[in-house]
Amino acid sequence: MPETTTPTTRESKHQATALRVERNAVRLVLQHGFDNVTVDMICEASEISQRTFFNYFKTKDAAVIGAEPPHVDEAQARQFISSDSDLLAELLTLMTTMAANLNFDEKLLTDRIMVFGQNPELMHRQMERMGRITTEVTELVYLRLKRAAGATSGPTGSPVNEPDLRDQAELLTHAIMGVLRFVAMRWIPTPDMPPVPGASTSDGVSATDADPAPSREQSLEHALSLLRRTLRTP
Amino acid sequence: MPETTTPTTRESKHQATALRVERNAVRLVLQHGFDNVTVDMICEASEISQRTFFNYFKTKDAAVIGAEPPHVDEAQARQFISSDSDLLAELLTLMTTMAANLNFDEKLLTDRIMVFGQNPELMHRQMERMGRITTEVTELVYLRLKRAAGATSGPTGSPVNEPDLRDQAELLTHAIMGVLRFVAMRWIPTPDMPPVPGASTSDGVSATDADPAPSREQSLEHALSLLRRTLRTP
DNA sequence: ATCGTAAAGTGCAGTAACTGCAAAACGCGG
DNA sequence: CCGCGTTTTGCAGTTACTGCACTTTACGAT
Repeated sequence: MPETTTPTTRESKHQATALRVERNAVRLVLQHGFDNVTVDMICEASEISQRTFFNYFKTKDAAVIGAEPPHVDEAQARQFISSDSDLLAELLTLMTTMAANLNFDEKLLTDRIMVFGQNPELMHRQMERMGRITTEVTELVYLRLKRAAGATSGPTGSPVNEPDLRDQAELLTHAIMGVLRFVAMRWIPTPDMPPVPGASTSDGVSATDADPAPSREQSLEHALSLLRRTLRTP
Repeated sequence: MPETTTPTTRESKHQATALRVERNAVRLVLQHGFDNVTVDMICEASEISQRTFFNYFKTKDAAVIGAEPPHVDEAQARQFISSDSDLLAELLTLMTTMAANLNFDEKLLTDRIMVFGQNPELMHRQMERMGRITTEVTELVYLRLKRAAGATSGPTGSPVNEPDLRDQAELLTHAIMGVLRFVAMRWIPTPDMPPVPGASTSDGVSATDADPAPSREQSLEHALSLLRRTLRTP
């Protein structure tokens, strides 16, 4: 190998390795199924030792669904708080954006979605990871509710029950998490594709360059309209 | 032990053993924490071999959160479909009832709730197990929605979009799962807040014989009123 | 360019969850 | 009491994951 060791800084090298491992993990799982892929296989493909793998990722799952925890964008959060239009819609887009942001690589994102289709338990882990920032999101919702309540009632009088507003925010957040689940399910291509290992079909490279982005946005729009209609007639 | 061989039939013995293991598992986890309890410890306490343990329970988690999957009561389902009052409320009570039904033992139920308080990941597993019957519940909601739609529009004309109704039902189910999460969280005595005011001993052993049942119902009522208020003013 | 140091990578040994297999123990009907 | 099917068990093996000690590497200071 004529190339000397890459002159990259430590951090970028770390990131590169992490990305490489994640890609290999997702690829292998798509090929053979989650249970048939060992950590050692991922390590060999990624040219790192098993011990290093567990330095990068806390669990095998983490490498497949992604290591970085989701986080809320500052600007987006501020805008969300001070907005006054459809709360549910904005909350939902806020969270879907979060999910998409930590999968900046489109190929990796679509592949992960496919993995989720074949391994429902991983989907649940992902949603659980999302749930970890429930408190953050709840805080945002609370701030917005509080602001809105203060704006309508005026500075003078009607006592807005603070704890109730907190509860309301938390309830809303949990409910929207459920809706997010629903939307995420729509992103999965088709659950009736048997993940037969060594299948006769091509190795899955071709299917990814369809247009999934509009499909994702469409399904989100659909869910929103459905949600509005559902809530309008209880 | 000079005990004569238990005159129980095979099945009841099996059930008895399962219950005994579950109780020991929950007790040990409450005492030492989930990660500090090995399967072997549960086995020794329950006087079975490790291999038998895994014949009874698929995983270690299963013994702690309960083996039997939740299922919908026939009569209750029928009543739900043909009812016309508050859909969200009835759906929520339906699911909470399910959760409570598979914990017929009150002590075991409260202990499990405490375990969930100390081990959030187990709570998520439990909710995931709940999610497994999402399709069933969705079907119920769909049937109710369809019936209601048919009743209002009359047999003659307006075309009720079937797939849309299905989507609506699924969306609703997912959302209510989120609300269920919220309610379940309220059941947890959470951060060192004993269920009974005045008992400052807090050794964790005795606090269980308080009256948590009304508390559970109260929190459900609270959540419902919150939900109604939230949805009324979006 | 070289060197010292701290961080990153690695090997190894160990723990614990879980599985398959075959033998042993047991319950149940005859 | 006896055969027979089910349950339980021991045992060996796989795999995820961890702690520890050691080597390698990157990077700043000289």
